[in-house]
Amino acid sequence: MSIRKIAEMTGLSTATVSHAINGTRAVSSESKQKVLAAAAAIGYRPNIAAKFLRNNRSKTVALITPGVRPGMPSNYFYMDVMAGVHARLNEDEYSLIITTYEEPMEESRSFSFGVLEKQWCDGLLVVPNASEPSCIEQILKSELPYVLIDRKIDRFPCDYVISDNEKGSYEAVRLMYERGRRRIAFVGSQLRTSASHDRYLGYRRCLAERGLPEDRSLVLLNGSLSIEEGMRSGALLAQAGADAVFVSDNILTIGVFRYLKGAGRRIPEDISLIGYDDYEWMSDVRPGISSVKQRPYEMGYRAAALLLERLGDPGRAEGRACTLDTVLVLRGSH
Amino acid sequence: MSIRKIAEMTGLSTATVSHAINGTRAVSSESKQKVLAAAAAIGYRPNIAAKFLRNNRSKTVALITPGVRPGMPSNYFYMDVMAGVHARLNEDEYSLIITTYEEPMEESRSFSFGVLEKQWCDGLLVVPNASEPSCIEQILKSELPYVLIDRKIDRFPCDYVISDNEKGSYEAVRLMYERGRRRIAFVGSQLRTSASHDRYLGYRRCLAERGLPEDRSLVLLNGSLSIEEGMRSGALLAQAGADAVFVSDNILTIGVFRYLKGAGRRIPEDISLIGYDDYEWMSDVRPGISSVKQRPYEMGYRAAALLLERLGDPGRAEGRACTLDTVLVLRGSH
DNA sequence: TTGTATGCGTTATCAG
DNA sequence: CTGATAACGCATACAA
Repeated sequence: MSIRKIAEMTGLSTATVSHAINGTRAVSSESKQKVLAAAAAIGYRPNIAAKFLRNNRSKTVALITPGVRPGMPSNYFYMDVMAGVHARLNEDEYSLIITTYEEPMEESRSFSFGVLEKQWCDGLLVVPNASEPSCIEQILKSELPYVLIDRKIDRFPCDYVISDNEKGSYEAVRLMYERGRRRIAFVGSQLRTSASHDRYLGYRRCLAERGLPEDRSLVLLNGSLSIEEGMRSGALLAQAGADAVFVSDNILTIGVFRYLKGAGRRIPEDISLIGYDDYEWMSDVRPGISSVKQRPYEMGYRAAALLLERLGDPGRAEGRACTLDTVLVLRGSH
Repeated sequence: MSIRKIAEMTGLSTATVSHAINGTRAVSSESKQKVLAAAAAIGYRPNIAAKFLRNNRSKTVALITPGVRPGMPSNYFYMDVMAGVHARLNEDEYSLIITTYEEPMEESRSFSFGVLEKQWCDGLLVVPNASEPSCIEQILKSELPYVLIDRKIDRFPCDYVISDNEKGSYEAVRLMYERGRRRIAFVGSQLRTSASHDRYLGYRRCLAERGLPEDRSLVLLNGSLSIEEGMRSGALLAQAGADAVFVSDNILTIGVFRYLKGAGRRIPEDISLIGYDDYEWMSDVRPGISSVKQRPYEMGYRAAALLLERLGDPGRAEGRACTLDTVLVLRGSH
């Protein structure tokens, strides 16, 4: 099942066999025929480990993202990202290794990626866990080319692909302002990633531009992203007299919506709502939930493309960014 | 950055260094100290490709599933499966390679898995595409140990982990029967996988046991799984005078629900509905959608466990099955 | 157009 | 307790 076996069968040398298979130097068509026939006969498949050992390239890329937690409403955003990554890698016949980490990180466990330690891959696609500095250290230590996804890290320049969260958030808040809302609440996660940070910035920019005061009681930054937390936030902001709420996370959106409905608030008459991320079911609740739609598939696809470019041209400079526009999807809740 | 480098640094042989690192034979504590120190100093990481070449084990497993299609409501079921797989593999420090295929298969493209051709992995976890026989051929040809997930294939005995779809389906239909429904429709996909087949069987068994006639106009088997198809099915079964509908797919469930609501049918008064798979949003529509809940995370976890067992004991016989119970989640629609 | 020989990093065998 | 060395499968520099 090796190149040597084929060499024996055909009476050629391993060099000729190798070249015949890879088309890497001229081989008489006669020899080529023989080699291909023999290869087919024994079902030859190149051993990628040997190739890797020899060339230092595995044609494999790792994707590192926050994971799904059992029993929790999963964050399917990264599934769509993965689909995009996979699609792009496929075009160049790269394999995809997946590693996920728990978020928030368990205290007890240091941030370690088996994949990195094993030196499998040619490059890395990473949704960085910004609350854990060692994440970045690990990545840098691996000395592999990498592209960040969904979250950038300002401290150093590198390739990344993110959504224009600031703008998406701004537009959502502006829309509610234009509909006459003046006590607009913000529900989000703690500002540990550029994504959540930028969404908060967009909210604040809109308030500032319109001359609205910042009311701390209308800003709710949750430590964990769960439906329960979302419901709690819904209760708090209702109490604080909000007449609109922008929720910058999809799971919290469910919670806030559920609370408001359960408490008998009319949406959008009593309080208007815009959420984050776009799912089909948002059309099926009453009212439909307007939301800021990201394009996760594109995000993954573009990130993979960027990484492949870099793998093809190692000398290329870092720091190329790609910021994807969001789309405000209007249903009935705003 | 290799074992040899460490050997030079410490003045020991590569053999000793290797054993010191892996604890595979006795090494004086003094030597061990030196080796570990040197390793840390240069940031040594074992080269897995070399290991693989030597041992024929990569500690890597591939998961092959239907993929997410861009712009389509994704099937997130397999995301949860993947989470379970990942969790179990992690426990044994295995890496996970992901490959997806399009379903339904493009005609033009033969069923090929780069992963298999490259001989990356020690074993395979596969959601088989039953409509494409070459899928199985490919798997067999790879001669790797494998475990099927979500769908079994009766033709040959092998390890698999599936849901008890027949029973889940049966219970759903029975519930609607007990609520007095007599014209119960079935909406599903074409019977190309054991999963969809078994769901249909459960439906038929219930009808048969209760002495209900089988009405062909109440059975809708869709070629593609989309919301539009689901809506079309909804229209057809309403026309056919169904007073209940069991939908055996999560995406079709959205479509059927959307149609019925749009057409002004009261659920469950005019027509009752039970869907498949369980998502949070099913609680937020009105009425909440009752559904047959599978346990995808468990499914992945168990499948990975089975595979690891087999990798640890190659002589072990095939044919161990694991069938997971479903749970009927009652909301308001039944 | 073809062949020979070397080395990639690791482990295991054998011999000290 | 330690060391020398072969072998895993492949690609390539060099030689013919």
